[in-house]
Amino acid sequence: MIQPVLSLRQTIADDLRTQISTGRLKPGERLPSETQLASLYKVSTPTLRNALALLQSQGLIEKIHGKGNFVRRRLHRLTYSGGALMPFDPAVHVTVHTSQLRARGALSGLLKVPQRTPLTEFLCIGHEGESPHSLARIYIPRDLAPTEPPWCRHGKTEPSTPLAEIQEKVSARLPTSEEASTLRISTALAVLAITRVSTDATGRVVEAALLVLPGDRADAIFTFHHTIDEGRAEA
Amino acid sequence: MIQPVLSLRQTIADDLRTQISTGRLKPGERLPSETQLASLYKVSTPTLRNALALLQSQGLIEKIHGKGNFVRRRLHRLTYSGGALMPFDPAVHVTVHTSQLRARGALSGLLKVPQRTPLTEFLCIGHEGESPHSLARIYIPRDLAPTEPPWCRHGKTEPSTPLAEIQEKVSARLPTSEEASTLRISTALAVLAITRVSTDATGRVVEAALLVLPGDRADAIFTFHHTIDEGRAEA
DNA sequence: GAGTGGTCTAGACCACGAG
DNA sequence: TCGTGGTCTAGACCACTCA
Repeated sequence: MIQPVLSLRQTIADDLRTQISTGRLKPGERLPSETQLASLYKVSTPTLRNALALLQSQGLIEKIHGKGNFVRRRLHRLTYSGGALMPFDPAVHVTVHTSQLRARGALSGLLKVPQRTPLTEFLCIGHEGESPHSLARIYIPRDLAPTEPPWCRHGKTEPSTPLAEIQEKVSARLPTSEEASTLRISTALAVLAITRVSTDATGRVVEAALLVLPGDRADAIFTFHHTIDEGRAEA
Repeated sequence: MIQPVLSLRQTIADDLRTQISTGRLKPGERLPSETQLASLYKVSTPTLRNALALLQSQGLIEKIHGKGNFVRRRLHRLTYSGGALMPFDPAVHVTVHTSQLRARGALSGLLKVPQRTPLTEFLCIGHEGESPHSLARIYIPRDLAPTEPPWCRHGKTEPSTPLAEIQEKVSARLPTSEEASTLRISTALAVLAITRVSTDATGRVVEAALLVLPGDRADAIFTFHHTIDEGRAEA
């Protein structure tokens, strides 16, 4: 049509974005229906939905099927640091589901145990108010596992066995559709995936944790002090 | 139509994905045109394009306007560790652009210097063969800056001044359109963004580095040894 | 059942790349 | 100029939510 420089969906997304950031659309508020917005901007519904998809992938709105589109509430920004999430907010609560299973495929490689080794899984979901904001799957060899989740990544960490090494692999990817629905985010919103493997002094893996954090409200910080260096200077 | 369990675009994307992973479609190969694929799968072109967008966001194909869709070449997986990218591949070369500028906005906060402090910027782009695979912007206060890029994140790191602390903030996000075109990736493919701030013994920030790595071919690894612990156990 | 978002269609027209 | 992908339209029909 007449938008060589900026696509319609970009223009509409920009307009809605400023309406959100200036507060004309408030957090938690419902947007007009897609049909209404489409006629308001004089575009077809697919184009309007395309614009909303942009905002969704930036974490600005939340689409709920059958209900509407909502301005996403601005939650506290989470920081993963030193094996725990900060700030340790009292408003945050974590639900934990414990289950027993046996090592399979990649999991046995991660824990360095044979296939079918008995494991305990802790599935942890962190909530801030209504909104889920973090997801963790923690695997522990069953003979090491307490019945209580050991230190489910919120608050201080106090492992029962002396650890020799903790390795954390951080990667960026899009969430699986399962993760997206659990965290109530778009499948187009990048997540930070952290795989943490803890090893004791004997070289045995005592815990593997898979964390998934929404990229728009979490990051990870690692600090190295040079006075007690090492563990870095290899190539 | 008849896909209540799996959408058409998912089905098509899955089919093409297996064709790629089984090698029926080879790396670098051009896919049939979207019109051809649409009639092949008996769907409309928007639906087919939707399927391709899924593959693109997973880094499996590359869309080139006016030319076609191509199976993305599988490059070596990069690992960011200890301030450098590994493996240190001889096939990788880095182009560096040096420029002089003055601290502004977030940059002055990052380096803890006043606004308009003279800085040197090193813009580094790592290539493997034809394909760019990493992007870094390194900022150094000009009075500390050598004329040569100090240690441009490939290979060993040998800072000239004794460092006291290195802090690395890792986050996951979608690339800016500028980053996406530089790295030749989709704007829907998540990237790993690493902000590294190096401080010397006096507390002065001697370097700030902003790294952007495609999420499908890079991750970061951090290792902590417990024998020389500390720097972790705070909450 | 009324209203919402989710998926899909069958086209039209524009912009880019190569000969 | 021709073939490619990029954007957009104006609908249709399905799935979900809530009264």
